[in-house]
Amino acid sequence: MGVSIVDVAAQANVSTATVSRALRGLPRVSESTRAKVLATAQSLGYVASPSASGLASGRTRTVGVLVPFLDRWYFGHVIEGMDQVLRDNGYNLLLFSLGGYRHGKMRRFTESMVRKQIDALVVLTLGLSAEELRQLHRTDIPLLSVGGPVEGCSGVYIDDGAAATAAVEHLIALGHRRIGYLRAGIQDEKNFEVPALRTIAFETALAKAGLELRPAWCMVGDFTVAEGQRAAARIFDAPGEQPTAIFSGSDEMALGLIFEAQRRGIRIPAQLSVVGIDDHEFSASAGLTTVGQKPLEHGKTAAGMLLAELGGTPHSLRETLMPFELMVRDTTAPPPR
Amino acid sequence: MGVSIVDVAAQANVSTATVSRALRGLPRVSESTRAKVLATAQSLGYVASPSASGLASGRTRTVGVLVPFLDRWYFGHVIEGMDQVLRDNGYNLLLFSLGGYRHGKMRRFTESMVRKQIDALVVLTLGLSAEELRQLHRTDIPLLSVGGPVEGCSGVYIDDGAAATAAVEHLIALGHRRIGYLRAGIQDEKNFEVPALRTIAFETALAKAGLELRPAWCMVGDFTVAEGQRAAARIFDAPGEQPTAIFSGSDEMALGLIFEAQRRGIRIPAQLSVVGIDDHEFSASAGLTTVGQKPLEHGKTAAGMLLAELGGTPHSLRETLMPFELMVRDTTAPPPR
DNA sequence: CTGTTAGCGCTTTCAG
DNA sequence: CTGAAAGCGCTAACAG
Repeated sequence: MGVSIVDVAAQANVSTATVSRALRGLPRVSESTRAKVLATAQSLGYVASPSASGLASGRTRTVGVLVPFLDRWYFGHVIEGMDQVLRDNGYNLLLFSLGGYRHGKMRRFTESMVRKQIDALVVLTLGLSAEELRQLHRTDIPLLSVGGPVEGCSGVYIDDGAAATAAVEHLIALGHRRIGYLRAGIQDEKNFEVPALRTIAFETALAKAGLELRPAWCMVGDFTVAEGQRAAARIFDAPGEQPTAIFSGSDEMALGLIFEAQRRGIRIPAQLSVVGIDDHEFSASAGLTTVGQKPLEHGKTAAGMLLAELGGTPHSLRETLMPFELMVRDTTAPPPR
Repeated sequence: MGVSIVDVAAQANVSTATVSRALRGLPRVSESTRAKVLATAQSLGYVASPSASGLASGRTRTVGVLVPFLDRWYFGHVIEGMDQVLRDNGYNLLLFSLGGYRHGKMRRFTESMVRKQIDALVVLTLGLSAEELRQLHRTDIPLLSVGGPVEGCSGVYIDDGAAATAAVEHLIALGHRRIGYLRAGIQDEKNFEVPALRTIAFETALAKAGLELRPAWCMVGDFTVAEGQRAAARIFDAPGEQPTAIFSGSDEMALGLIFEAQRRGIRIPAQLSVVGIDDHEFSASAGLTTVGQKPLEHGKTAAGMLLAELGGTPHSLRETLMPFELMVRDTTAPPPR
């Protein structure tokens, strides 16, 4: 049933080695031979068996993507971007989803899941334990993080500190002095730095402006709308003075906050300003002021670096800071007098 | 560097054939031998090479998932569910993203992308052309659709007609007689039936209640928030009488509509009721009344059937209707008098 | 520029 | 229950 390389070779009156070279675009094949091989391969509908070439060459032309879960705006876009450039270059994308660290028990990611299956691994915005990192490094395939820094490997992401600073300074410039914070934290991943970076930036910006950081205005959520809503409720329910503005560590939480504010009749931005980070696909429609990033580009950039590295250009993997941009929309305004 | 099956065989004083059998749990291996093999494999950190076993057996233990794009709530959850059960059974998930048909030019999905790489293919909510279907069937690997029916292959999805009917009848039961419709359509995919099924159900339910279908209240969008918002704006801007309720073919569009209504000061549900389909993760927080479905379960179910089929139980792939449920929340109420 | 020849690491008859 | 041996389909030296 399957037409193999020998069929093509026979049909084209050349050796299998020549067919292999011709089809892979290697040098040392005359143009006429190459054309002939290409034509007969085409006419026979020949496609090389990935298993066979993988076994023979030791390369699988597949990159693995390790992701905590898929139902998150950022992840979907990064993967989409990676898949686009990977596939355009004849590479496959093998997905490893951990099924969520939110459930507390992160499925064990073992070196064996990866072994001999992929030529490179991308770790999506996710902290790995020291032990896991050690294992991964031991496989000695290129390793790259996307979405945040991971110690011991290069990464593609925005400067989270600077982005958070931009958000908070926008609020301060507007005249806000009572600023709250929805912190996007993830319990199980102590290692993962993005939340911490944003938090530090928030605190620094506040301190620089001589503003007070009130614990009652700072709540932690897990990046999701539902958690944003819950965290917002806790702030709104707190006795005493309310903040006039809230910075949310993710747009999804900011949206949850907005929903909760609406439910309570709190008017945004008249009574309360909100700024997020991400530019989630819902944000423009919701009119949410945010610091936007472009995960699709993160994915493309990461894939490009990986391809270069695998293509034989060493040291193609480098720390890469992607751009971000403050997008002022309708949820921020000067504080009420 | 790599420890291979011969190392294990040597170490355990058995043949490679026995190692292979023992490790794969095949019968005809004594328990003592199996234990010994398992132990030495473990101690050597042996993992079989997928390329080699794929080449030798003709099976890759990988299932492909063809998806139009990833940044959609439904897709992410389905994939997550599939990946969970697939991986628990030693299967891998290879992702093929078409990069979106919304851009008009769907990247050509050729049989060659699939060939010899996967043991089965899942097509996610996506219409394929007759030609593409023919090609896929020719590869003779099991084919399964998820999210909607695809002619010529079994599928896992909800009864879209019944779900839409439930939504509309809820509106009618509330007393609404002027009902609008945000149609979730996809231009490039004439073949894909889900939008049509929902539309027919909408029209039928209206007719059954003796209600008028006004073109000015029916707008088409592409499933996204942004489009929902645009479509809603078109309805709101239309001269003449406004609907008192709107049924949206997807929660994402319903949310867009809600954002637009808010922007214009239209009060929901006092002035306008809204009901969607999906139970998107944002819907509960937004208080959106909707007909919920559980894509994670769709994915698990699909993967289970595939595994059974690949495991040697023929005819495991069958048309499977998944449950849905009307979830009444805060966006529906009787029409204003 | 092209052909020969070994494998790559496993699975799978077929014997025993 | 276990072993020997023949490939699976391709790539990668090495010749020529």
